[in-house]
Parts: sequence; structure tokens; C-alpha cells
Amino acid sequence: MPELPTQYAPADVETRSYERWVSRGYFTADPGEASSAGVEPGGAEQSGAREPYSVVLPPPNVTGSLHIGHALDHSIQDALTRRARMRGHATLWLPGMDHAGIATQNVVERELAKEGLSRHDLGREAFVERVWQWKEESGGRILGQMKKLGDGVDWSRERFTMDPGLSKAVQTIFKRLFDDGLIYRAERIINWCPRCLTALSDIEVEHSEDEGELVSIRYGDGEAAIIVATTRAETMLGDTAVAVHPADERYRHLIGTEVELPLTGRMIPIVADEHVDPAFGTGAVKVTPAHDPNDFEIGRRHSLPSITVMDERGTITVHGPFLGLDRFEARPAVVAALRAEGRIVAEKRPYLHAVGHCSRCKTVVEPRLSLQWFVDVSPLAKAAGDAVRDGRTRIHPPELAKRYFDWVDDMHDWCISRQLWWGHRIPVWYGPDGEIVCVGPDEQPPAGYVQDPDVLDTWFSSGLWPFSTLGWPEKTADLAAFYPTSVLVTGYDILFFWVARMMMFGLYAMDGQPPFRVVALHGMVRDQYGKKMSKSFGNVVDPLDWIERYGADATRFTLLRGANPGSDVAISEEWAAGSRNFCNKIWNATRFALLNGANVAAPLPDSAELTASDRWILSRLASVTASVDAAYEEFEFAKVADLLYHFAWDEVCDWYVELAKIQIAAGHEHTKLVLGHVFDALLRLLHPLAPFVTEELWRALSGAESIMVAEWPTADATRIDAVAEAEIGAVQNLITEVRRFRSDQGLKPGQRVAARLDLEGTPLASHERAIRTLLRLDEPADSFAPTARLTVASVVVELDTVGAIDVAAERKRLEKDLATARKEAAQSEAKLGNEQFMAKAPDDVVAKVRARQTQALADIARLEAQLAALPAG
RNA sequence: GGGCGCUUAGCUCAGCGGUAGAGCACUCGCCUUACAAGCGAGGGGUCACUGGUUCGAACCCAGUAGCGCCCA
Repeated sequence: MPELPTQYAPADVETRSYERWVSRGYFTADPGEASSAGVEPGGAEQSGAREPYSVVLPPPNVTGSLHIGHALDHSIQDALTRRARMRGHATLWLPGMDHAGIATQNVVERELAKEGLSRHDLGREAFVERVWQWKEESGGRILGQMKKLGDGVDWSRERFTMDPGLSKAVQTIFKRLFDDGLIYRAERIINWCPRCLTALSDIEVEHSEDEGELVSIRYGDGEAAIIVATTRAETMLGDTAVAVHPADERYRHLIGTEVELPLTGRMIPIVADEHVDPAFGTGAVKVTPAHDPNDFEIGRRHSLPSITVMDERGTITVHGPFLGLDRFEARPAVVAALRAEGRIVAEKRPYLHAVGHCSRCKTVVEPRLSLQWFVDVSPLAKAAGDAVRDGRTRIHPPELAKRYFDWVDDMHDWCISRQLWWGHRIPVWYGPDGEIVCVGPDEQPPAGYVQDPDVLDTWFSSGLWPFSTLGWPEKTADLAAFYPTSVLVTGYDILFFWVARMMMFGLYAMDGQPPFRVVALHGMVRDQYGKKMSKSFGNVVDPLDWIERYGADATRFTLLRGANPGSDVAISEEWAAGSRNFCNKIWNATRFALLNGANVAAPLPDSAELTASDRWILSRLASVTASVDAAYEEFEFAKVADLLYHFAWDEVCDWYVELAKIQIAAGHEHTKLVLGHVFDALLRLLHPLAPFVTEELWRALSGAESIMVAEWPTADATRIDAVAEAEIGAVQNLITEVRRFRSDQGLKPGQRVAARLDLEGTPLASHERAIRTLLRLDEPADSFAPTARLTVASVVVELDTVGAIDVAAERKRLEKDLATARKEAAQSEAKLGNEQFMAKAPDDVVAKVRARQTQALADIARLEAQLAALPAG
């Protein structure tokens, strides 16, 4: 057995343990051992069969790095999969990354810009080659972070969304959707980023309340004049109508007439449309079909022309004076020109309104009319909703399911083409005469055809993640064994976009089998004041920094200890230090057990051969084990961590270890077996939360290879022992009371005091030795002359404090206790005197109150007597 | 504008019908041979507000206020 230092040094053990786990293949899943039955996450029963338990890691963006939110997400998955392995499941935790089309391309373009180059200077092929180089570098950093965290992922199955196999999956499903008529090409208004120069889907647009302007403009003159309000005056150059509500009396006479569009001299019609809100502004709206999604719909209904007035960079392309101006320069210029003509009726500035921004670069998104590829999501979204409605997939916590339904039940068609170079190229080829051919993975395009230059949205490939990573479309052993996955662990922030997409594709590709049995959602990591972490605020925690300073176990434990289902996690430096202290506590307690010959090998004796202390801690262990299992079922990691923290520290360390010392000194050899058993179980229970420290200690304790392959403890109900729990509870109570007296009296902890205990006939009778030792009470000599007398639950303790006792302190104490007892007596008396209460409250509640009253009255009598007996002053 | 959630000790959060809890922070005393990253003791809360239901409400219901998130 190696000597353990008195302080746990995480850095010494973490790298070593991790490398050993990997080299021994503990993380590597074996589908051959998995039955196809599947198992509920958490697992209801410990089964003899190697039932599969599978989790796919939500793939981080290859171009980023792991932040503390990832650390939380990973800690949860690691805890679940480590426990599943210990429970005997054929366990897979599959890692990987996604190619993050826009983000990655942006990063590499920025690099190029430093060299004074653009991607066009390199050309598509060379640029993509360059992105792959960056991917290796950036991805490697993430892998290093995962190892530091201790992630027990199956590295042999690491995947990347651009891998050949996953690319084949993309092409396969594209072809299937295309052939089923669920992918189509159409000219629509899409979200366009004029900086990234690509289309975006709805979810890649972030809305914020921004300050803008609301300008009211008079179109036409005299009788025929009509006033419209807009936040985007520059788009008036592309107006092709004014719309009013058909029932709006103010404008009824104008419907069907034409009005002159200022600055342009064009005549545009006034049309009636149900979708105009008569209550908003003047009730008349300008219609710019090429630059607004709502206007586009109005245009379609009324067969209006679309006039595009900006190019892909947001530069005005029409009407002399404004030609070449950026859209934000054009806006004031257009307003000024209108004002010069006396057409500005009102201006409101600043005007708060919702503005969409590119989620990648924050540029204001421009609604743009363009030809793009779309997925018709209606049948897919319906299926995705139904799978949750009928319980094939459970969203946890269930309150969040509503958000999922809100999204999938009202989903717009999904724009999947991106004008980028980095990504999966759209597998559609165009013939010389406008023919369109979708090419499957094993097919060749006809000669002379040209492939669509665009690539697919990254979410298109990450939506396939739960099965493309397992080998789909091939019928692999992994797919058979591990799909559907047991649980998806992710933040509630991407519930609707990523999760919904995986649900849609999984159900579509896998014959109605959803990709997960459970979606377990966690919250965001926040700082100690509940504030969002942000670079500008300077409150960001780097997980690697914490791992270095407090250890990976402490970092993980801090996160898990705050992880209540679906709610945010607040963390701080001080709590990380607290977790480190806890690891150190476990370290030293186990060190104590080892130094005292804790024995794991031999079986535990029957209860009859054990002391009450032994039976008590084993009873507590059984309860705690059962509670931990129950908490895992509900993904209540905070509860798991809390249960084990308190059991380990308050019960095992503070009491059992102290009692065990006394038993060992008295020659109770079986204590070593109990110590061994308790620490063995405790370390195994803690292992999923704190893998490194538990591995190091457990190997020393057991002499076995690795705690990773040890069995998960089972709650032994036969060890539940109410008698022992009551007995030790009484011991704790007595000891605490006497310690309180000692503390009040200013007696130093180490100072020995003579005392007479009368424990005859009480449950404490067999614990006199422990009580005297823990309280440092000597046997009374013949000359014993007590100076103080305490009564604790009918046990009388007389002490000779050697010298005058602090009467004032004692009086204060007694008066405080007396006040508490009186309050208690008054409360219970009021209840017992209440006829309604006596008539309607359940018997056990009445009995409890009665017992409380009896106790309170006894306490009052005792305390009053003690106060009366105190010397004056 | 629509929807959801939150408000409990200084801070972060549990508790969700029957005596208000935890961690950290705070006060006092201790190097008591596993651990000072520790040990012992202690102080601290009209459970946002107003009504209602109930024998009994932090907990259930209604309303009010403040905060947060999502969607438009």
C-alpha cells in the first residue's frame, strides 16, 4: 500500500488515471455485449443482461473551446455513463464535434485577412483545405479539455460531422427527403447576413430590442394621399403597393386606386389585405415584397411585382442618388430627400423595435428574396411532436415539454442552403437545359451537369448525430445496439432547435424510432450572483483554470451540486474551494481507514455481532444508497451530490470515524470490516461525480484494478435498523448538549473534566465509553464535587468544572432554552385545545403534537428548576 | 404584444399541506496524532405583498408588485 500524503493533490493523479482508463479500454463500448432490449436511463432494475446504455455527446463546435457550460453538460453525462457502467450496462458515450459552417469559415477568413487574402484569392479547393488544417488544430484543443475533465468517452468512436461516413449519411437523407418531395427549391424571403454573405435559418437569427426610428411618410397628394409608417425608410424605393385593411372605413374609397411613390415617380396600387392591422400606426402599410417577409406574402396574394433594391452586401442598387450607398447610409439619405419634398409627416426617434441579428457575427439581418433550398417540415415536425406526446421520448423536467411543443407545432419550413464553402455540398446537379438531378451517395451525376455551389446548414448534419455517428445508413452493430440512445443531456436553450431537428430526422430515418428515450435538460451556468457569464462582464470561469487550481473532481462536483433539473447553476470560486475541501476530506478519511486496517476483502459480519454504531452507519448507508438511486432516476444531480456530501462528512467522518476509533482501541476487530465496507461503498457512490480522487483511494483500499469496473452499490434493506439509529441519535444528542455546555462555559476542547453519568436503564448505557471519550469526561474521583448538573432527555450529567462556573452564561443559555420550550408548549397547547384540529387532523399528527407538548412541559419544569438552583448574579 | 418561470438566512439554492433547511459567508473557542483544504459551539429568516381555501399554508387558489427567460 503506497503512503498517501496528508493533502490530496489532484494534478498528481488525474493525468495518470485518465491515461490508464483509456489504455485499459474501460471507455470502449462493446455492442456485442448489448442486448437489443434497451433500458430506461438511470435504469430501473439492475439486470443481469448487458443491457445497452448509450449517450451521444452534443457535439461542440470544432472552432470553439469548451466553456464552463460544456463542463456542466459533460459532468452530467460522465456521471450517468460511469454509473451505468458500474451497474453492468454495455455503455457507450460517444464524443465528437460539428463543423460549424459559418463560425469556422469566419475564423479562417479572418486568419486569411491578416495575410491580406480573401477566400476567393485561394479558390474553393485550397480554402477548404485550409479549413481542414484549422479544424485539426482547434479540435485538438477541445479533445485535450475533455481529457482534463475526465470525460469517459469512447475515443475509438469519435466522430466529426464532415467525416466520410457522416457525409454519406447527409447525402443519403437528403436524397430520401428529396425523393419524398420534402426538399424543394424556391424563391423566398430568407434571412440574409450581408457580412457572412449567406442565408440563415430562423434559429440563426437573434432578436433584440434596438433603437431605431419610425418615420411617417405621405404617399400621393390631396384627396388621394395616404400616410404610411416605417422603420426602414430606404426600402420605400422598392415599394410596389400600399395595403390597408378591407374593412377600414378611412381608406375604403382608395382601394383600387393608385398613388405616386415619392422620389421614384412610380405609380403603385392601394390594395386591401386582411393581414393589415388597422390599429397599428395609420392603418396603412407600405408593401416591399422583395425586402420583408410579410410584404412578400401580401405581394403573392395580390400578384405584385418584387423590386430588389439592395445587393447581397446591403448596398442600394437602384435610383441614382442613392445608388451605391450602404443600407444604413441610405436610410437617413432617403428620409432627408423625402423631407425636402415635404413628405415626412412624423418622426419618432429613438423608436424601440425588434431587430434580427446574425447569431454568428451580430450583423443586422436583411430579409432577402432569393432562390434557396428548403425542407418541408410539416410531416417531420408533426412526428417529432407526437413522439413526445405519446411518451416514446420523455422530456425532463416535464415543464419544459411545452416549449418543445410550441416550437415543433409551429415550425416554418427550414432554409438549408448556405452560401458558404465549408460544409456538405448540396448533392444536386443542374443540366444544361435547367434539368435538376439529386444524386445519391453511390450515384454519378450525368456528364456535363454542374453541382449546386451551396452547402447545407450545419444543423442539417448535426440533426443526424444520434444515428449517423453509429454508422447509419449502414446497418451496423452499433446502430442495432445503441439506437435509440438512452438519454440526451443538453441545455434547455437548444431544446427546440437542435433537439427538435434530431427528433425529426431520427424518426424519419429510423422508421419512427425517436433518437432518445429521455431528453434531460439542464440550465445555464451563472456566476455567484446569478448573473450570466460574459466576457465583457469579466465573470467568465474557465474550466481548465479551476481544474488546475482545485482539481477536476472539485470542478465537476461544484457544477453537479448546483444542477437541479432544468434550472440554472450558480457557481463561484468559494464553492469550488468548498468542493476541493470535500475531496480532501474524503481523501483524509479514507487515509484514516487505511491506516487503521480497513478491510474490504472479508464479508461483513451479521448484525448480531456488530455494535450499535456499526449497525447505525450501515443503516444510514443503506438509506443513502437508496436515496441516491432515486435521485438519479429524476436526474437530480444536486440531490445526489448533497446526499453524499452530508453522509460522508456529517455522518461518516464526524461520527462514525470517531466512534470507530474508540471501538478499535477497545479491540473490536470487526470495526475494520465495517470501515472497509462503508468506505468501499462511499467511494463507489461518489465515483461518477468525482472520478479521480475516488479511483486513487479505492485502488489503495481494495488493491483492485479500478473503481471504474467495480459494481455500483446496492441498497441493502436488511441493514436498515431503526433501533440503532435511535440509539446513536440519542448519543449524538447527549454529546452535542454537553459540548454546548462546555462551549458556553469556556472550557477548552482539550480540557478534561470529571463527570458522573447516570446512564442505567437508558439506550445510552452501552455507550458510556464513547461518550466519555468524545466529551473528555474523566471518571469521578471519591472526592467528586459537581459544580454543574445537566439533564438531557432524562439523562443526568454532573460535572466538576474545577472552579466557579460562568453563571451569567449559564443563565442566558437556560433562559433561551426556556423561551423556546415555552413557545413550543404554547403552540402545541393551542392546537390540542382546538376542537376542529382534534376532530379533523389525522391521528399521527395529533399524537406528534401531544408528544411535543409533553416534552415541552417537561423541559419547562426542568429548566425552571435549573434556573432556580443557579446562584444569584 | 403572447407565453413560461422565479421571489425562502448576507449570497446561491433545497423544501411544495402538519415544529423553517443546506452550502458558502459571519461570531466565539481550539494545531483534540485522518484531515487547519481541519475540529467543536453559536448567531441569523413576519418564506415578496394582499386576499381566499383549510383544523392547519413557505407549500393550494386568485390578484398585485418586482425580476428573469423564450417567442413575436
